[in-house]
Amino acid sequence: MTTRRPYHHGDLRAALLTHARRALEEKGPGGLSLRELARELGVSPGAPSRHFASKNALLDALALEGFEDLRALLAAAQHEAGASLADRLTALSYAYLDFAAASPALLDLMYSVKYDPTASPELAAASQQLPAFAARLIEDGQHRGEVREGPADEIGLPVMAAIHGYVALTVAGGIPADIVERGLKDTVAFALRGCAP
Amino acid sequence: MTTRRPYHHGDLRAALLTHARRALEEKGPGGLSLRELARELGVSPGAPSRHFASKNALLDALALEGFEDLRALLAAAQHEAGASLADRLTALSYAYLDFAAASPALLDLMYSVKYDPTASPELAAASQQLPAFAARLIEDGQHRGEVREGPADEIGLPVMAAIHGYVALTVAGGIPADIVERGLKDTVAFALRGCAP
DNA sequence: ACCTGAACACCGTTCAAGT
DNA sequence: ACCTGAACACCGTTCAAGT
Repeated sequence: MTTRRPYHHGDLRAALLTHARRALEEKGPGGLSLRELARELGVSPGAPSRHFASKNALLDALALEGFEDLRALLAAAQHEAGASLADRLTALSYAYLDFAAASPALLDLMYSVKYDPTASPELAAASQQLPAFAARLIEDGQHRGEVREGPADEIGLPVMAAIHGYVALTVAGGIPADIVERGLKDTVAFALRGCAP
Repeated sequence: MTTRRPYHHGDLRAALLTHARRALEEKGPGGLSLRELARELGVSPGAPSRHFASKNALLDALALEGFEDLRALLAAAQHEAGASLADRLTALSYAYLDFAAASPALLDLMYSVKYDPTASPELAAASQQLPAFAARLIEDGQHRGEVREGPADEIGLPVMAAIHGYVALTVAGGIPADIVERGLKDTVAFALRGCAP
């Protein structure tokens, strides 16, 4: 009457993603091991390959998940916030920094150079979502008279670059820990100044 | 009368760094292999460990080299350029983008999350050089009356964040290739606007 | 001081075979 | 359809021994 592991895991794919995300944050993409994941899930070393063709494919899937989470987070911040551009940009920035603080390795992975030419086109598309998001933000600001005239993408791109750049620098240790929040506020204020009519 | 490899390589450390840098750009940090480097240099598998305690230590040394190269490049751009803030910021931005285009994987490595707690303090210091650089740029601009009053680091940090962020997005494929230069110009113009008195 | 060469404990990936 | 289990060709790292 031994309770044996069922032959089928149930949802190995989802379990792999969950465990991989934790491993990524703890040990980085280099330290993440498919065999170790398989061991944790009580499954044979070759089992993951049925769901992800390679370690790189698993990392790509993680990055894609990250982009989806980030998009949801940024969208939520937009709706919660007050209607003014300042409020919305502030909410967006904090949401972005929170995401980065919670999942630094994932953010790093999302915006890292891809060496695998097999990388999915969905991932490439997802990594270009930030500029589009910024353009919509700016358009709204223009309708409200808070942003100067001009192409929305031309104004939005630098805004997003500033926020992304600041968060990226923070995650990489380029900003001393004690001035992180101060710097974010400065960056948002600077961006608002650049948008002003 | 066989010409044998000399027992000592001569300058294995430097040779490892050179070959590692090429391998990094071709295959990424995960694809870089110490054993393969040793093979290329006609040296035994254990030889690299005399010069770099681990693969991570070699990557850290590469990143440090990258920061030195970047600093030299940015400094040179400052001196070559005309004296106006617009010229200097433009020159700096192009120099930064050129560096990123020539060594995308290296830039990625320089600003990637470090998982090794053994990471050198020099590397940590080097990754914080950008804000200091920006502050000096802004101070000069203030003396010339091209930049509004205020703490130079408070103004300089967002400027550097915008340029770094734009370059980082470009390297990661977040900016469509055909609008890369246009976007850089927009970002510089936006930054100048944020600095204006 | 610097490197060899063998050993150790791992990897990712593949694939016939099992359920 | 999904997984096993063994095999293959690699890794990084360590360390006695050689020069």
